[in-house]
Amino acid sequence: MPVFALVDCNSFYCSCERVFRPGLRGRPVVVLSNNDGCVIARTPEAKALGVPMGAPYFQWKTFFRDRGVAVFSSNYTLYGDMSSRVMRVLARMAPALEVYSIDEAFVELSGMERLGGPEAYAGLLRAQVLRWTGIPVSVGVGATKTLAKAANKLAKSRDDGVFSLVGRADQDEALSRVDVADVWGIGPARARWLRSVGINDAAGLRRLDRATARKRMTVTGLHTVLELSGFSCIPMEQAPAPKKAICSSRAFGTPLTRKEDMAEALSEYMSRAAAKLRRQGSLAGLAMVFAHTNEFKENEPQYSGCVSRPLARPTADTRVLIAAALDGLDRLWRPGFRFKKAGVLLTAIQAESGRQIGLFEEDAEARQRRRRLMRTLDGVNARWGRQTMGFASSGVKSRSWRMRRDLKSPHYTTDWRELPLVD
DNA sequence: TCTGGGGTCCTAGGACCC
DNA sequence: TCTGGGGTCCTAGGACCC
Repeated sequence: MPVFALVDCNSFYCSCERVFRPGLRGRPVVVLSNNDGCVIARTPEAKALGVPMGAPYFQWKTFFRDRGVAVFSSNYTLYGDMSSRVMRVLARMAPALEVYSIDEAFVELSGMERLGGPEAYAGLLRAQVLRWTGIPVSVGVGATKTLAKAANKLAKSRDDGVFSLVGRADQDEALSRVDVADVWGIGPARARWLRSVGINDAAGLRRLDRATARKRMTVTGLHTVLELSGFSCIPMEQAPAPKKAICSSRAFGTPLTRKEDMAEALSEYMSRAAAKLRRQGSLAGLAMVFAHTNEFKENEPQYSGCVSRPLARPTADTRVLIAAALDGLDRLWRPGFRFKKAGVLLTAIQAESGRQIGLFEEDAEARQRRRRLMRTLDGVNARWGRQTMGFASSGVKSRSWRMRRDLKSPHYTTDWRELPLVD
């Protein structure tokens, strides 16, 4: 019998900020999205004040000030580094680890009987992560991934931060305390339908007739029902699968009206996407660019465009990809609009190794030179920071479209100049 | 002034093939 | 009443995840 645990960092982004600001313990903290747009992470204290997920900052600013809520711009460099520290602790302690997102991981806990059973071991994991990283986590244990997820929901409200559904007689009672909308795989649309037929919690969902589940919620919904019943349908993934699409997009700090600015923004987004593409050892066959105005402003003229450029041969060369993006921009651009957001998308992705060489391929030496140049670029930026070496088409200074991050904490763990100081 | 960003999977329907 | 019967590939859209 397999046993899965889901380890989930509590209010992860907020917890990262708290590690370096211990004075914020027990106080409400929120973290904002890019451009300080809306709330994307809240501590329980902030939730208790009634701050919803996605709350627009400009509407809540006064409330936060009056109630003493600590507010941070998102600092993904910090969160990414803290995440990898948490994952390293888990990898040391568990036989199999699947990093599921920046703040969650599945762990295989089969065969932990010697160590006092999965629940006791889950408690050990939790204590070790807290001691070595300062990040509090909750651990849910179950016979399937979906059950582990549900157990994790229940663990969140416990002081010891651990809950196991394995081998307990009152499993049905426990599952009846998990809202159906909180079940992994059940989004707003399915929750609405389930409630309309009188299913409101996880215990009810697992009693749903399987043919009906298949018909109304496709095979993925059927898997959810089976997993809740203890039949494992979703295995552990050992290595992360290479991405089939790579996207880089951003809302602008201020609306953008000049084509030169859009060209700079798209160049920079494409540089980032190309670096991601190379990091996973892939080539892209199709580049897309898109841009749109602010749909919230109903009295302004609206435009939304998307242009795709097939690449003559699959590539990961930033120069070629930027050229494709700028070429796409020529088709995409419409003067007289205030653009709010733009981005690039790379698709038709294939592995660089084992690639079919095309009939009109450049020679091996040219390919080598191309690869060496990109490797040097990536190497310099890995060593000295992401913005060290780039392309002139991305602009150099005073990029008016850059995003706003007025409340960002320092890069405590990834920049020598911003290390935390101890008095 | 001000409302995130980055993914995956499934299905239906159309184009095209023999 | 009835209009062949399979396939495959691609795309758009929807639903879901964090």
